[in-house]
Amino acid sequence: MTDNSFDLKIKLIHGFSNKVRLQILECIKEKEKTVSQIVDELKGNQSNISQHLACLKGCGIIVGRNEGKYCYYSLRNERIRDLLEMFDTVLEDVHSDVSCCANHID
Amino acid sequence: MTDNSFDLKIKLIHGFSNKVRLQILECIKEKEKTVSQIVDELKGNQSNISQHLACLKGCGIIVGRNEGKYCYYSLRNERIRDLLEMFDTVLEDVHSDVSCCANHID
DNA sequence: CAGACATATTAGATAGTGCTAATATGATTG
DNA sequence: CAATCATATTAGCACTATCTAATATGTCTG
Repeated sequence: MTDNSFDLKIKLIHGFSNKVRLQILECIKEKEKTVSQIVDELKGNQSNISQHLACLKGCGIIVGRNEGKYCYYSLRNERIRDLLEMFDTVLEDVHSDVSCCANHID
Repeated sequence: MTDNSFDLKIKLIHGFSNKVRLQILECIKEKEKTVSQIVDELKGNQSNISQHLACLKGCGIIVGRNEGKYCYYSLRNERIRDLLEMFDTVLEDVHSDVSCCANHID
């Protein structure tokens, strides 16, 4: 694996590693939604959600589709959904052991 | 999914979302290694590597096995390996699109 | 048991992330 | 075409993560 694709891998994973982003992904997992639908459902801040959507898009995790003044976001493809489900599977294994690790390092 | 297990999920994913940690995982993917072997192979700082190992352990991604003065680390189980491989698969899809997104948000 | 070796922990500096509030852009509608 | 609505962008602050250097802990070996 080249340095560059290694960095891309980190960027991809980083996309998943934030609560709001993960909530967005859960929110649009089954069907595409507009930004304001997402903002409503998550009871979030429009600016904040919009930034996270830009990040997810930049990371290749989601795609946006413009329709008039609306923008619909959805998972990029089935593999992203698989990955999300894989996280849950792995989590079941790990469950009891993750409880420490208060931040990245400690 | 409960709030708590959602937080655990983020913690788990966070474990993967750092260059050094991902390098450690690649390094021990095939077989367990001691801390000093890892430090040598990655040409890293002992303290730094040790901290990242503690994090990976805390996140349930790896396990440590003490043998005298040595400590051997390895992937926690096969599913972690599967997940690492899944990242590569997804990355192939995404490859060209991840290039923007300089940091999490932008 | 003193010194060497392997690893872990702590502290502090620096860098990177994520939030809110304000503002900009671009499309629609009366 | 002015007002409104949906979304994006920017700026600045607060918080968190990461690094290095120093030090502590625990184990082995002569």
